[in-house]
This record gives sequence, C-alpha cells and structure tokens, in this order.
Amino acid sequence: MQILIAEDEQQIAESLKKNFRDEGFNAMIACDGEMALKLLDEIEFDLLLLDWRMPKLSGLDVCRTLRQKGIQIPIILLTALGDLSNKVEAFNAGADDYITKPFSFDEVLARINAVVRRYRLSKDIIEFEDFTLDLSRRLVITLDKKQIHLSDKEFDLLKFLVQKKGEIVSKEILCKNVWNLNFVPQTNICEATVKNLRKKLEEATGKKYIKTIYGEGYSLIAD
Amino acid sequence: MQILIAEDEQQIAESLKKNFRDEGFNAMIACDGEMALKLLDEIEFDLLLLDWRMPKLSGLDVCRTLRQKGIQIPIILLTALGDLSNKVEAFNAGADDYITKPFSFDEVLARINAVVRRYRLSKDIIEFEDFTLDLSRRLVITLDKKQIHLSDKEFDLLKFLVQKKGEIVSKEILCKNVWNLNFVPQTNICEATVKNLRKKLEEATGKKYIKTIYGEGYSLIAD
DNA sequence: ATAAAAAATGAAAAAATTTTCATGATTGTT
DNA sequence: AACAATCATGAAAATTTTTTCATTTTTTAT
Repeated sequence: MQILIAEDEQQIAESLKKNFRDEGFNAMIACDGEMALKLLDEIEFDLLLLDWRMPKLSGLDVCRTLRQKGIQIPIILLTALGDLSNKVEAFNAGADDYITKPFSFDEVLARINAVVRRYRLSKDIIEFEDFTLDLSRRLVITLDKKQIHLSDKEFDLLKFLVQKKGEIVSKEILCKNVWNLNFVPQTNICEATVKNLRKKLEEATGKKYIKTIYGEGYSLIAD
Repeated sequence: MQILIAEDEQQIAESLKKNFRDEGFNAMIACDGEMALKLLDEIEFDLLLLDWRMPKLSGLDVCRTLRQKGIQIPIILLTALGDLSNKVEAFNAGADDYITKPFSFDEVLARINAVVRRYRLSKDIIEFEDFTLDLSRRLVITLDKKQIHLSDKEFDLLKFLVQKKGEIVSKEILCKNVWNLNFVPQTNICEATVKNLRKKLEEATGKKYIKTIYGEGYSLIAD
C-alpha cells in the first residue's frame, strides 16, 4: 500500500513512515499542502494521511481541493484539536476519517484499515484468501503486498473464478466469459491457461487454489 | 445515448422519442413488454424507460425478468398511479427510479441524468467526448457502440489522459504512471505509444484528441 | 531565415502472450 | 483390470505487444 503523509512536523512524519515500513506499507512525506497536491497529482497513492495545520495550504484546503477535482482517494485528517466542530468540518471537506493528536500508531492502523475497507467496497476490489484483485487496474496483490504478474487471459480467468468462488465453473462457461466463445473449442485453451495460472498462483502464495472437478469444471477453493 | 421506450400508449411514446431526438439521444419504441425484452436482448441500450401498464408483460415483470437475468441496465418506471406502495414495488423489482404520469419532459431528462450518472459511478465508467472507457473491463467504446481495441499500454495511457482531461501531462508523469518509471528513459517510448494510440483513436472516431504541447507534454482535448 | 531542441514516424528487433499440438497422467465406469 | 474420457503438461508455433532506432518533421528562439 502506497501512503502519502502530509505533515509538516518532521518528527511525526518520519515516525509514521518508519512504522508504516515495518507494516510493509510504503510511505512518502509531503511537508506542506502544496507539495501534497503536487505529489498526489503525479503518483497514485492508496491513502492520504493529512495534517490539519500545515504551511501554504491547510489540510482542510487540500481535502476540499481534491474532492472538488473528483479525486476519491481515502483521506484521514490529523489534528491537534479534539473538539467536535473540527470533526464536522473535516467530514464536510470530504475526509473519510479523523484522528486527534496525540495518537498511537495502532490507532492510525485501525483507522486506515476501516477506511480502506470501506473504500474497497465502493471500488472494484475483490479479496480472496491470500490475494486481492483490483479489477480496474487489473492487478493481483498478495498478502505481503507483492504483485502477481498475470497475463490478460490469466487475469480474466482468475477474476471469473473469484467472482464465482466456491462454485464449480464449467469449461463452457469459461469459454463464454473469458474467451467470448459460445462453444468449447477443439483445442485445450482452457486447460493450458488454467495450468499457467495455477503455476503463477502457487509460486506467489505456495498454495493450490484451483481445483478440478472431473467432468464438470474448475472451482476456486479456500486453501 | 441509446434509449428504449417501452410504452403501449403510442402518443406518449412518440412524444418522448421526438423530445429525445431533439436532445441528441436515440430512442426506440417497444409497444409491449415482450417486445421490450426481445429488443433488449438484441440491442445494447443505455437506459430503459418502462411503462408499468403494458399488454402481455407488465413493466414490473420486465424489470424483474431483466434483473433476474443479471442485466444491470438503468431502468426508470413510468406509472399513472402515484401512490407510495407502487414506488416500493418498483424499487423491489429492481428499478432505479420512478416517474408518475403525467410528467414533464424536463423531469424525465433530470431523472435520466441522475440515474445514468449513478450507474456510471458504480461501474467505473469514464466518458470523454466520442468514447467511453470501461475501466474494469478495459474497453473503449465509441458512440456507435463499436469497440476500439487498445493494447495494455495504450489503454493505460488513454486512461491517464482522460483522468486528467484538459490538463497538460508531462512525459515524466506519464512515465511514472503508465510505465512505473521514476525517470524519462533515453528512448522515445512515450512518443511511440502516443503515436499508436493517436492512430487508433483517429481511425475509430475520425478526430484528433491528443494534442502536443511543445516542451511540456500532452493533453487530451475536446475536439 | 536558420539552428537547435523536441516530437513524429516507419520499420525492425525484442519480448511477452496466446494458442496449438503431442504426449502422459488421472479419473470414473464397466 | 481395462477402457474411454477427461485433464495436465512441456514445448513449439503463431500472434501480439512493447521497445528501440534511425530518420524526418515540427516547433521555438535567435
């Protein structure tokens, strides 16, 4: 996960970054609001941790600007003041959550998880066991945030199986949905692609996910 | 936009169709529920305007049948009866919205816009001028519903430009976001890919969309 | 008008993906 | 156990995509 920390107090920013690294997250620091906007414009982040008080542009301004532009990245605002009116202001500006300083890193983690989970529901992200499919970016990410590189057909096949997880999917249906064929071809395209997908999934996770049901089809199983 | 009007009262149907044409939408009329289903099966529509009371199959039946088949087209139900229980029934059957007769055409337009916007947000669909990007299926569709076949890199490039439509995007930023490079390579990968993308877009739409801003970058422009 | 920098282009080379084919292994049935 | 059907596999062939390179064209500044 790629996180942008927009925070002018270097100590806090660095400490967050270090903690994130230990969690396997990749964090980058912007020391003011303008820099944050610039970085967000250039690089794709999964989450923005945004300090309220910052030089040049306040966190609130950054938040409003982003939402105005239609950018939907999850945003958590950090603030030193814990009163309710700030909270309301934060949400009105388009923040997804709100943390009061001083905070523990555990709290940050918990909030991030909640916010990101909500975000995923609204986006096209499907989780299955040890990996996550990002349908719009066509990425498969493992638990340890590594990317599994799948070819187009492999991705389509996995996507279809994940969408039908547990169910048995016949080759006929696969041909329709992955190859857009209304018949099962004479060749063994399905089997060949399944084979390659299996290999990549096992290399990445060490587990066997695609089960063959003799005479019926394939099925994606948990463990 | 391709609209199907399912309405047995010819006068209403024709009036709607005429109004739609003035708005630049293409509408087709089905005079009963069965005909509506048949047309929906054969032609891709963007919206279904569905009368409640119709011969053979009622609007509600059509709605339920479509949803049962997993077809997700936005549906607006038209009804002569304005009571609340109908509204609930409509939504339960899977309609997206509900208009009570008599209605003004402005109201129809407003509801259509709202429904279609919501649908697009939920589907990760971005529109730009004469084409539409379907991010989760990685498809580019022209106004006349033809598919533009783009390679992976071409799609990523177009997607990025569409997301920044109007803005100038430097090669540096493209390299970061399309090729995941933190530098501009010595070779002219960007230019070459832009060239191929331009060719395909122009072949499909006859228009030039990607403008070069000398020394600065590229920009996707309207017309 | 001219030179230098930047961008466009066509074609070739390199790399990756998709598909096919021949062969071997597995499964269910009799 | 034997058979037929089904599936798995490795490797080759075919196709497509990506990248590079040499050259031409365009743009900007002088």
